[in-house]
Amino acid sequence: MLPRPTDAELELLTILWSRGPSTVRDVHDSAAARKPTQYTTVLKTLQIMAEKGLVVRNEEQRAHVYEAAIPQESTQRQLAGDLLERAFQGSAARLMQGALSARRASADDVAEIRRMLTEYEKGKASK
Amino acid sequence: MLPRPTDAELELLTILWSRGPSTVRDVHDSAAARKPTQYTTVLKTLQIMAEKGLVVRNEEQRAHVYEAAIPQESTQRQLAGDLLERAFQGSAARLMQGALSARRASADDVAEIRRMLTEYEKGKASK
DNA sequence: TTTGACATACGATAATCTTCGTAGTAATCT
DNA sequence: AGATTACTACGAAGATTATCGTATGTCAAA
Repeated sequence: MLPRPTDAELELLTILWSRGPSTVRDVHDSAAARKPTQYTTVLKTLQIMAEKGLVVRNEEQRAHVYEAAIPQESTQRQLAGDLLERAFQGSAARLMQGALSARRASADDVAEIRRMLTEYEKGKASK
Repeated sequence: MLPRPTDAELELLTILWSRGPSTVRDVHDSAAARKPTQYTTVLKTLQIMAEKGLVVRNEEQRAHVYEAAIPQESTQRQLAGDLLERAFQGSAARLMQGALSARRASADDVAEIRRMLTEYEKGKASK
């Protein structure tokens, strides 16, 4: 199993998921827009992530192309499951409660959660 | 604001929340039941947590008594909110989806989540 | 009063995380 | 060609985590 990504790693993974395969330059540009960061910091982090297997590196071009090794949904499942166990003793209801109290959800958001629950009960929750 | 507790810290906080104010010996006994750990490791961790403000220490007795500095719900809100932003871009529905796909929920669990959502919409979601 | 059980304090280590500078190399421009 | 630009590789420093051993103090029982 892949290790749980660290904060910095998750930041870069998010960029890779939204951008698709990207060069270090691409990733850096996106990352720097959110938070001042040196190019080599992003480079080094991506190299470490490649060692861990979190990303896959294509070296065909001079500017290597990095890609997330696993889909966003898988990592989200891992992280949500991990927090669920460690902080909520497995209670999804409590997790939901924590999330909603941390960040106000609109009526639409709540409606979407309800839809999701219905889908889940149908056994077609995987999506 | 208090720092996000680390994995080891959260483990001890969970024990403190369930036990209430406890001595290092108490916490260690509980912790060791889950995972082999030296007494001094628990002691040191609690001391560091006291420095950070995560726990409060009462030194009246020879065996100091530690207590979680903030209620479990607050920390859960912090952790859920943090993950929500970092891994789910604020989408509570996605977080719910991730949690449910990571750990199968029973029909009762889902019903409880629904109840929780209803309470939330009433604006009485705090507790 | 000496010994043993039990406490805290503290230093130290190894691992990991995060960040960045420097070096070296390849491509491109003048 | 020579200078400039753009990459990767790598080392290293500083912070944080997690863990444990040792030193030291206190208290009660033998």
